[in-house]
Amino acid sequence: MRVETRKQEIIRVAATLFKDKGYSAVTMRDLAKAMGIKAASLYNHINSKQDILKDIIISLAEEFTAGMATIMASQVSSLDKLNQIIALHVNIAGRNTDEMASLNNDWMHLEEKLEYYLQLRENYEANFRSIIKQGIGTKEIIDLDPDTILFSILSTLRSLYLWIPDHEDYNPNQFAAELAEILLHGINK
Amino acid sequence: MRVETRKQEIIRVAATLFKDKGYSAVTMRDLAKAMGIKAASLYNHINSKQDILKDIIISLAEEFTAGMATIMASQVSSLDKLNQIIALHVNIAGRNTDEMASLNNDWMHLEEKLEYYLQLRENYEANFRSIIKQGIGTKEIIDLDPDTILFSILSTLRSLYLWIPDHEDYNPNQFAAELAEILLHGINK
DNA sequence: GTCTATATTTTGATAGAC
DNA sequence: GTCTATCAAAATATAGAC
Repeated sequence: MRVETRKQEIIRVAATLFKDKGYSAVTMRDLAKAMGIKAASLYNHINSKQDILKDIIISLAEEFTAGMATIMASQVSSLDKLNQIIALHVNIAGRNTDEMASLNNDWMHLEEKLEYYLQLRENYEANFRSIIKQGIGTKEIIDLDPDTILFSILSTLRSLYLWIPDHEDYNPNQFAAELAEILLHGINK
Repeated sequence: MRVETRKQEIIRVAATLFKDKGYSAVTMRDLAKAMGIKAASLYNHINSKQDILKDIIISLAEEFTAGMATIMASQVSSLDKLNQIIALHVNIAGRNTDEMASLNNDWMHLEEKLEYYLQLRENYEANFRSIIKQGIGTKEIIDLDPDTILFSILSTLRSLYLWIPDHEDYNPNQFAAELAEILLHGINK
């Protein structure tokens, strides 16, 4: 069975603090206090504050990249691909609400891994955009600016980490379906 | 004609820095360098770093509150009220792209004015939610969870400050109309 | 209105004992 | 694995000269 190492515990607790105040406003002493130890003791498990941020963000970004690769390879309609993307975000955000805050709000504080992160994000958005364009081509999607459509959907998906913790009783599959209904078919009756 | 005071200039420049790195990661020395003066000189115009953040956020939050009050008072359908809300966000975000970043990402660093800000936000969302519920009641809006609908639309509107600077050639009215099409009527053809 | 100089706190991180 | 003690740098802010 999976046992959480001390390092993993530190990263998990750090993510909860980063979510509330952001990376820059959380001190190593804050993190130590939340762990019930002294700040110096943290360094027996992690190399630096920066390394914690890197672990949180890069692992999540790579999970999104892997999920998108699977979706791109699937032989389904553009609309079904968008449904899969929505489910991907609901799934990952549901399992990593705290970490998603860092991915969304603190990526600019990455140092060595900043370029790599930006590459992953650019690639992800390019794939997303190509699906929308294909959908417009096949007349599955209305012929509006693909960037505006991408922006609108992605903005909502990126905010999922804020919605999910306030609705612990939600069913991920049902929620993803409801969200797809709103995002793809609109709210006007 | 309107002349910008030194204090207003400092707040404006601070907002551009806050947008890129967040309130906590911007130092008074960063701000001074961007202004072309020494950090100590800033204090001849402003009381504290915190006061700058307060000025940025509270004035914006009050502008949204005032806009919502006008919309609530108008005698139009729920769908038209939603259209007005979308236009309100496009309008304010278009004129305050940098400041919107602080409103969205740094409100938790407010000190004395935090409670007041939270009140304004809670009130704004309550009004927004009541419009959605009314629209569901009059069958203008599909009968899905009002909170999910609110979350979806508001997430996109809150991200407008990121979209607008990359599309300087956009026409606010046309963009608001296109956004309303996507948000209210969906993208599925 | 801006400067130099400085006070005071806080920060990330290391050394070495236990 | 955690502690105490400590360092060096960086932070917000003030005092007083010009």
